[in-house]
Amino acid sequence: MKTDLEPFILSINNLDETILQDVTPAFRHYEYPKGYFLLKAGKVCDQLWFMTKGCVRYFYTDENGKEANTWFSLDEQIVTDTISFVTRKPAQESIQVVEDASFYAIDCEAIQRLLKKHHAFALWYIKLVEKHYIEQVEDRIADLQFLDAKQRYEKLTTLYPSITNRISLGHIASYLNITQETLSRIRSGKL
Amino acid sequence: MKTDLEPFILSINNLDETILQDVTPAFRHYEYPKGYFLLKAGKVCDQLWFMTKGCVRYFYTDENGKEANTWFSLDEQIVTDTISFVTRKPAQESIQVVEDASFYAIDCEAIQRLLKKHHAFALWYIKLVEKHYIEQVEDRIADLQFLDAKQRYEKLTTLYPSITNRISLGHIASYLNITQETLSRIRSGKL
DNA sequence: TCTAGAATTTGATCTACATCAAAATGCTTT
DNA sequence: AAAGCATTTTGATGTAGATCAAATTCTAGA
Repeated sequence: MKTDLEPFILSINNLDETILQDVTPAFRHYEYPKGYFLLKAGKVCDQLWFMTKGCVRYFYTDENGKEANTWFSLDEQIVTDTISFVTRKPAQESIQVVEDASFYAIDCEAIQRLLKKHHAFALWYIKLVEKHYIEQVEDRIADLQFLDAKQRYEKLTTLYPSITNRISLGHIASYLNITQETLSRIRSGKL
Repeated sequence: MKTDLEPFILSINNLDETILQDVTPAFRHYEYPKGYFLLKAGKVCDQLWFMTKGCVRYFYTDENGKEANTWFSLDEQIVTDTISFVTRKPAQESIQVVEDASFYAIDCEAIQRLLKKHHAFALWYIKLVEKHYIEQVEDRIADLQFLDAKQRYEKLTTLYPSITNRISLGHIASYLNITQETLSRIRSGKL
C-alpha cells in the first residue's frame, strides 16, 4: 500500500532503483485524525513526515497557555520541526493535525544510517532540506516584517485558496497575529 | 594566507585531510570595504561566503525605493541568500557590507562538483545547510510574530551586545521594523 | 578648531489594530 | 425541529507605534 510513496520520494530528486529499494522500507504509513499531535513542544522531533493529504498547523504556546500558530501545511508537503530534528533538542513548537491526514514517516536514525550508506541518498537529502527550507522560509520573514494584516491575509488566500474553507477563522487570525475580530472585519471589507 | 580557512571548514563538520585538500582550493579570499554589495536584488546569488570578520546586512528595497533590513550577520558567519543560491533564481534581497569585512567565497558550481565527487563533502554540506538554516531561522519567525519592538530590541542587543556600537540606529530600526524615532525612545527608556 | 551635513532625540498628533462586551449565526446531537 | 455550544460578526473604546516637524548632538573635512 505504498504506491504513492515512491513518486513522493522521486519528486524530491531522482534516486536509482537499487537505492530506492533500500530507502522505501524506512518509511511507515500513518493516518491521523483531526486533533492528533505529531509533535508536542518540549519533545525532540524525531520524525520527518511526508503528508500526502490533510492539513497540519504549527503553533507555540506562551506562558499563559495561549496558542499562536506560525504555519499551516496543506496536502503534499514535508512536515517536521527542522530545528529540533537537526539539533536533537526539544522543540519549541507543536504540530497538530487540523484536517484528517495521511503521512509517510521516516525517523532521524534511519536518515543518518542512509546518509552514511549511500552517497546518492545524501544528495537526495540535500534537495529535501533545500525544498523544505524554501517552503518554510521563502518570503515569510519579509512578509512578517513588511506586510500589514490585510496584505498578509490576501497573500495567504491567494497562495492557498482553499485555506478559508479548511481552517477556522480563529486559527488563521492566530497565524496572522491579529485578533479574530480584526480578521472578521478584514473579510467583510470593513478594514 | 588561508590559515583561517581550514578551521572554519572543519568547524562545520570534520573532513578527511585528503578531501580537505581538494576542497580548500575552491575557496578564494576577499576583503571588502563598508558599502560593498556582495549581492544586489535581481541577481542570482552565486556565492557562499564565510565571513571571518566584519558585518553585513540583508535588506529589501520596496517599490518606493525604501530599504528595510531583514538581518545582520556579524563576524564568523555564513553569508548567502539561500533561496536564490538553491533555486538559481534572482534574489529578492540585497547583501551589503556595513563594516569592513573578510571572506572566503566558494561558488555554486564548485559546490555542485564537490558534492558529486565526494560522499564526505555531501555530508559536510548537509551540516552547513543545517547550521545556516538554524542561524537564519531559529526563533526569528516566532520573534517577529510574538514580540513587540522593545522585546525584539532587547533580544537583539542580548544576542549581539556589540551591535549597537557597530550598526547605526537607522539600520537597527529598519530591522526591527520601527521608525528611528521609536527606537531612540526605546533606548532612552521612554517606551 | 570651526563648520556643514549626518545622525539622533524630542514633541505633538494620528491610525491600525487590540481589547472588552454583546449579538448573531452556524453546527451538532438528540 | 429544538437546544446547546462553538464560531463569527458588530460596536465602543484604548494603545503602541507611525508620522510630521523641529531641536539637538555627533562627526569628518577644511
